[in-house]
Amino acid sequence: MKTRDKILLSSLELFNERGERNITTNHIAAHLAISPGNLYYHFRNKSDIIYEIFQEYEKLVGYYLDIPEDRAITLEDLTFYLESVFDGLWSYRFFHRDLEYLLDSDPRLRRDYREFTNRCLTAINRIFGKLAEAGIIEPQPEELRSAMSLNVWLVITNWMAFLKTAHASEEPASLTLTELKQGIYQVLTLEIPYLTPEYRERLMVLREKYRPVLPEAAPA
Amino acid sequence: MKTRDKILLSSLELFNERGERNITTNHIAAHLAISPGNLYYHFRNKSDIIYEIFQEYEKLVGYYLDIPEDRAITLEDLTFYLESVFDGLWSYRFFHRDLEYLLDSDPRLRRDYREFTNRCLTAINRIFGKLAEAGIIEPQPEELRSAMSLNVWLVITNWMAFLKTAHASEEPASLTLTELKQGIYQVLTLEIPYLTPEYRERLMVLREKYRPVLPEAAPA
DNA sequence: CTATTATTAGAGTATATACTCTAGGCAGTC
DNA sequence: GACTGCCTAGAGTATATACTCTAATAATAG
Repeated sequence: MKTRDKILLSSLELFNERGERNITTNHIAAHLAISPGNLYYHFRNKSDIIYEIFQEYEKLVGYYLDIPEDRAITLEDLTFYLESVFDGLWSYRFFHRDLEYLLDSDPRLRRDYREFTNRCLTAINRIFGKLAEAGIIEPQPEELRSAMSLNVWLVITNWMAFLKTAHASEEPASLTLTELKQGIYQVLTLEIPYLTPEYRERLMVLREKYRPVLPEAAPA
Repeated sequence: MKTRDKILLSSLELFNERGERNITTNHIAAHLAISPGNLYYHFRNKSDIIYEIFQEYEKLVGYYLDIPEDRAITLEDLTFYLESVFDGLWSYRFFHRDLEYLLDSDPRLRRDYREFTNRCLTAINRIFGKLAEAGIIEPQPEELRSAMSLNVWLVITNWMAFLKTAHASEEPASLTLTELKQGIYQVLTLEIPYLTPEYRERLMVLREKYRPVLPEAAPA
């Protein structure tokens, strides 16, 4: 593997584990047992590394959220979308953690992230539209659908942070993918009241799979 | 005003404006035209300043979310709760921005914040309960109510961050209290499907007051 | 083989950051 | 006037951080 790619990979790994703020370029170099000079041969600065990682993230999510035009949506599709989005969130979880600082430090990133958000919101909106077409949820006026999409986005992007704060220990290992996926439970909760009678039961069963094990979402 | 209080006040102001990460203890001292030594006479370290600011925040929200036991809840109460919570969010907005880092740096804060979250979730849950008692929303099973409360919390605590990222410019001045309050629109969106026929219209009117002016919540 | 280019090491640097230390001022009190 | 307790100034420090510079080594092309 090329040094350049190793830098990106290690950076992502370290950022995810300990937070971008706690990882310096020297840490990354040390972790790879290369010199700082070498790292700076491949990247002009830390921002560039982050920007490129973001582009990977963007591409990944863009790939997941490619909604088919030609056919109706199924419950399996919905599951796939949700699972994929949370997988992506997990793989690049450092990003949302320090989002505001990162956007303040890099205008390119700010611009791209805004567009990314808009694309995601549009995708969620379209999913709602197709769910209605497929008779899974009742159709809703556009205004409500937009507001609902935004709420879905807010819940998804904040779920990770919530889990981290709800946890007693600060060890990153204590966060599991299973817990993360309970965010799906929360997203499906948003949709419950809009389900059609025909699909209500099936979706409730699906939702139940992601139900938190603990009595309360925030363990005592 | 005592130097100690001035330090807390200026810190909050600077943190809110430019982010905790970008403000050093030297900045705070310089802003107050006092010496670093003086600052460190009053506070052992930066964490202690932040911890005390958090305690103020906690107290403020605790005061807002004191749900009356003895009487039924009204729409005016609901408006008050929502307005207050978003006011609080605005006044201490630096806090959620760097939340994870702050919790990682200070075990006291982590512990207190967890309890704070739980108290807030409980309060939201009780508000839902009393809204049902008052005949404003339909009563729901406890399990659903908890999940809904958590979604409300996720939307509220993420609204600020969303606005910041949706904005094109990085000037903090570009964020207005009005925009912030549009978070209320989003929260009320969550409640729409549960409204009773008697109250539906009134709540829709209330919600309309907070409707974003722009066509899309994320301006293009 | 030689010239060129790509890659790497590693020491070094300017700046920042959180925090310390010492000395002293000021207000009250006997 | 001297003692005491609170407060303040300001220089200073150890460490970290992002990044640079030079020189050497590997890879490749002619």
